[in-house]
Amino acid sequence: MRQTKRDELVRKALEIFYRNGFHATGMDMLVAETGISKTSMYKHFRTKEELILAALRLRDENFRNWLFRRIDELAETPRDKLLAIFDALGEWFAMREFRGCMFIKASAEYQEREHPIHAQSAEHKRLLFDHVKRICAQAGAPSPDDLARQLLILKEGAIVMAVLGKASDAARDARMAAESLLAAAFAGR
Amino acid sequence: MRQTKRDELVRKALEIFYRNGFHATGMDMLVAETGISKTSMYKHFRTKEELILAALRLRDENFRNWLFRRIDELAETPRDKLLAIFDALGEWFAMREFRGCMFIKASAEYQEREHPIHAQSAEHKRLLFDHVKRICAQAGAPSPDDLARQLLILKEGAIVMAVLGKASDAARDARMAAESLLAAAFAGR
DNA sequence: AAATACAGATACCGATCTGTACACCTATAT
DNA sequence: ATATAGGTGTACAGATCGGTATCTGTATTT
Repeated sequence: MRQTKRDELVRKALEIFYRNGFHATGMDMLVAETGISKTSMYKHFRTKEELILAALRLRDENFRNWLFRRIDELAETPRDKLLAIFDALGEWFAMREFRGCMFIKASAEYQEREHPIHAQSAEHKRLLFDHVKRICAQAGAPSPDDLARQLLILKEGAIVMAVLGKASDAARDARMAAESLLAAAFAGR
Repeated sequence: MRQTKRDELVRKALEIFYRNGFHATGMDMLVAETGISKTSMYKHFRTKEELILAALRLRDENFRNWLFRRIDELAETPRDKLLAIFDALGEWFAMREFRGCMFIKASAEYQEREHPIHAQSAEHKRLLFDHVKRICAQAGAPSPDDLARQLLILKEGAIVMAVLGKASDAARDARMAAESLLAAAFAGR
């Protein structure tokens, strides 16, 4: 397989960047931890930035697939799926390797909105929004747009508080808040 | 005044770290942008980390003072103050120099919970929580603890979405969500 | 006027940063 | 058998990293 080595590199780079940060991770550390030679790395990616972008693309795929598969497993109706978002988050927060949202961290290290890494992080959030909005619409929300944006705010806030507060609280609190938001959005239905 | 030079250093370092990130900002850049010699810097702070911690302490003071003064100006009753949090955030998001939450970014670059910079960022959130919880109690919330945690989640989420989405939406959406949370918390009063 | 203390400038330390050059290995395809 | 492609290892370039040493100037104290 021609893509195998490259995929392995991206997979491992993703894990190391996630654990260790972007600026704090040098190419030499990637060499040491992946066993892949620097020559090969620079054959696949012309710069460190391109490697980071590839890692973020993989992360975006993995995370969205996982989250939406998980909420489909956890809930039947669209409305329950919206709440299940926060049950899934709770499972994530409890994982040993949980370190917060990779895209929040990426945008924190690459702050200019025009920077490709920042832009790709914003795109990840947009894709999440699109999917959640679709579920809101399926649930019959009067304003799927508004509800989805509010739920996403809860999701991002829960992640931040899981990192900087108690992770177990964050998911439970966000779920309680989400229940209130749904109750308000569907008031009188 | 003996503290003047040191204070000026911390003030300017804060601004540069906020704009440019922590790892991405070298001491040489601080020398170039502040006009203060490296010798002086290392006379006041033994390491870069100590300088960062001093900058974060200043930021913590400034931000909390600003936020709580602003919501006192914007609202009269405790319950209205809770909503005014998000009006104040909206003003912040609209500022030209807005770049997200410095403590979220700090914890993104220094991920270990035991790291002093991470710990200090967590402490900032705890201090915010204490104050918001007090207002919740003054407002007569049945569970000030839960409500405060939910509102803080909204606050952090709004900041993230202000950075990675549309800043104007984020404050408005979070305020709408906060209204729903308050309605639920004070249901039947 | 002499002594002390502090700030600035500059050059430097060893380490590390991203990225490149070059020689060599090995499997497959022709 | 030999060309080709993808891989390794190593050494290195040039810049920058955090931090220090040294020297000069200057203000205050005695």
